[in-house]
Amino acid sequence: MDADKVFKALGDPTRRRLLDLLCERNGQTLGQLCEKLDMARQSATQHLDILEAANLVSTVRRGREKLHFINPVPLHEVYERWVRKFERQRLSLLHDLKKELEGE
Amino acid sequence: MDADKVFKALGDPTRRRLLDLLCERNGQTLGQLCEKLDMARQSATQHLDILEAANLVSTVRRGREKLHFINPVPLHEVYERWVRKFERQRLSLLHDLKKELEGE
DNA sequence: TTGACATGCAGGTATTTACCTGCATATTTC
DNA sequence: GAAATATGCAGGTAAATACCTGCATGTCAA
Repeated sequence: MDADKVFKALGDPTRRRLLDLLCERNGQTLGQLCEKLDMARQSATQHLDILEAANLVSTVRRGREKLHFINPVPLHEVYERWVRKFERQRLSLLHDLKKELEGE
Repeated sequence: MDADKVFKALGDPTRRRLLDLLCERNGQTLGQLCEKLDMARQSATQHLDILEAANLVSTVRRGREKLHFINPVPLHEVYERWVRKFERQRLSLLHDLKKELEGE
């Protein structure tokens, strides 16, 4: 996993929206996704390219259409590497913070 | 939680490094963190400001020093909102993708 | 095979971002 | 109180980003 690509891909509201749209209905075409985005088709394409480069979306060509599918694997890896690590220490980290805010 | 600030904060390798450093030892000063970063102190400050604006880091002033603490709450919320959602459907999403890649 | 439709590709621009340098302020120590 | 230390603040720049318009290509259907 390229953590940087994944996080940068997630760091834009349009791209998070696209993932949500695909979560509602997987396998949508570029045109279908564009209808819901309020920007030029070419701009949406660029966002989808970034999601694809981060491996968060995979595409399949069907005739003149391009179907888009979520790939949940990178998000799972983000969870394993980033969230669980802090989750394990969550209470002790909060404890550190609280103690210091209380002034020792 | 401001998802946009959190994801944008995480979308930079230096800032992820800072979180890892604080995970190793919570409550470090700006100077201590800078020693490990290979960039000007002022640049590191900007990164820490972004982490603080995203509420991923909280700071406490102690004399002329500034101590930095991880706040694990936003990461937990990211997990709840973003990772679990896709995790719940993980197998079925992978199924969609696999079927389409196989050509039907 | 021609017209409609879905997508690809090539720039162009304004904004944001990630760095820097230089100087100012606040705190501790001698 | 003067020097050393820790951090704050104010620009300045080069690169990345998120949009756009215009045109080209590929596919389906009448």
